[in-house]
Amino acid sequence: MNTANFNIAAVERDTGLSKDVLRVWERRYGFPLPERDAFGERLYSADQVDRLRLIKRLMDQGHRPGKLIAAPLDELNALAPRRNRLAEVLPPANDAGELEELLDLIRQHDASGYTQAMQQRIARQGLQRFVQDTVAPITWRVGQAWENGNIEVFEEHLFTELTKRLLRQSIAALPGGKRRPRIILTSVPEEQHVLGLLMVEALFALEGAECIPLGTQMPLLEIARAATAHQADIVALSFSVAFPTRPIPALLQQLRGLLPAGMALWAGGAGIQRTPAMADIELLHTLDDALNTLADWHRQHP
Amino acid sequence: MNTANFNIAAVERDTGLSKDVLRVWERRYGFPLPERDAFGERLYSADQVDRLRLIKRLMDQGHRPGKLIAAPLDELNALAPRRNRLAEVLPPANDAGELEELLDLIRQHDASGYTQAMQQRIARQGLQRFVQDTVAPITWRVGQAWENGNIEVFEEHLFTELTKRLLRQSIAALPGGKRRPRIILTSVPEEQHVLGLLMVEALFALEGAECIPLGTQMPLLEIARAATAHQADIVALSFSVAFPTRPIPALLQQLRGLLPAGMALWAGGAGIQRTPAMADIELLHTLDDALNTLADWHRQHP
DNA sequence: CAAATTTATTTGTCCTGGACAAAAATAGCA
DNA sequence: TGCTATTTTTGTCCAGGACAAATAAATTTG
Repeated sequence: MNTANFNIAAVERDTGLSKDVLRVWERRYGFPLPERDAFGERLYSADQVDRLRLIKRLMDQGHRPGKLIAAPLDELNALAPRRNRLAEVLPPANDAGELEELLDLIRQHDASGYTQAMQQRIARQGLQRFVQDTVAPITWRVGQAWENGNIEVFEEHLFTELTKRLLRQSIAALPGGKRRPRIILTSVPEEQHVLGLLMVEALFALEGAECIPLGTQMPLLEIARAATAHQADIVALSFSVAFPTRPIPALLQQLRGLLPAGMALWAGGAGIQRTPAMADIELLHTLDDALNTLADWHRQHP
Repeated sequence: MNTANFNIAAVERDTGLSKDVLRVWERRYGFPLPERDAFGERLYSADQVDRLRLIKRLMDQGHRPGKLIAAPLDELNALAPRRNRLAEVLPPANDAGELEELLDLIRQHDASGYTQAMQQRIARQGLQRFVQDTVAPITWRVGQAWENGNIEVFEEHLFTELTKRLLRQSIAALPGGKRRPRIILTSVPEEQHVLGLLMVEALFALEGAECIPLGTQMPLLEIARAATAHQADIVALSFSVAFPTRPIPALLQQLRGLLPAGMALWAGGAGIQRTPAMADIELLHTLDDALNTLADWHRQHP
């Protein structure tokens, strides 16, 4: 009784592993070995998809597929999250207990309770510290919970949606109008995470920048066009951890080539941690980096 | 001269045309015929990418690739939009002039001007009429402009992002807390448009419903889990015009099977215009439909 | 002549199996 | 120990064939 059968495109959608990868793994490692339908096309079971998702999650933590696929059930051991580079960079905040309480509200599906508690924190901390000391660490915690498999997908969706609202609301309350520098904020196609963009937008707007938010998933040519049309000083992109590391350098250099020479290109987010430095491209590894780089810009453009 | 060369993965990313499609078009139609790099791999020019995106847009309007690729420059003629069914369903609003002025602000890339003008309209019209008489028709106009090719992609992104902010801001100002009915608002995987969801959320919240926004792209199993965890009365999904018509009925029935019998399933958005009626599934073709169906629910649950 | 059905064409996706560069791990050497 | 060269691993690309689903065209039927 297997009602849940996935074709290769569905598996690509659900796991983020490309069709090419799925086929080459089958050829090399003998896993996954899907059934075939009447036309010889692959049909993956729900179990296989689950296992692939687990493997993908562990790979994102730095493990390598060859080893993972061999391991039969001691993957449960591997589940103990490998010492994460980010964990060293961003130690848990001081008020870990309070953050955990906020997360518990999400786990209890108490949307209004969470929103109220967060609004109190905005009032107490002010927007800048709220972003740096509350939103950033709590987002990091949600990511950890995701890696450890102890948060439901829909809980993570609820967290993201509510937090986005809080940030947008706060940003809307800031003064707008023509200011400097003018910064285009967006992400490349395939990158749909927007929380990081909202965090830097809040910080940049507080520092007097004029932010032009274009949402996520902009084709590179369109980013260049938008930058020219808006006479932007800076184009800032965000890459989440989920974004594949490999294509990022080529992507940035391609966009660099499309932008006018004088226009700055900044890239940030957890996805660029392992991206090498490149000429005329600023990598913002932390929110502090972002603020410092903006301060530098102001120094150089009096 | 032009250093902007795209490999096949970049073109897939930027145009939404899969690698398979790009290769098979080249084989069949002789377009695009990219250069090759030193290793024999395809390198597309920016011109080709632009043309491919134009072709994609015309295809989304119902044209077929075989014809489009043949046409050399009279595609400009094809740009004249094919008679659209929706155009007959939704006539332009009365105050077409004012809406056009708002759109012009977007075309002039005047983000703060647009936001201010829209905020004035909220104050003047109230939220319900703002949603029905401003946001809905202006969104429809943007869709038209998109089909006619007289709005830039990044302008459409700016419009969407700013309008989302306005709606979320207004929703946040409404009273929250436990109310009835409790409605889960989300969309299925592959469906990433959120404006429609925000519009109904605003209308439903005004009518006293408790809306639980889960963002877009929820796997069906997760929607069911969320609905149970939140003890929702209603699950409401949104389908945009861009969503492929064919899989919708199966999708809805699959989800219907996953939800408890007593829980209502509503589907709305421009994407369901041609979806046939099904047992125990409400199709909300217009915003008025949505309000009426909610009123019915209240009548049946005193 | 219109509506329904059948046939033909178009089009996207999947297939196999080979190749190779970039990244990572390991070995070799200063 | 620290740096460089070699080997292994891994993802992506290629060619060209096949076929079902979608669409258009032709045919039959009412």
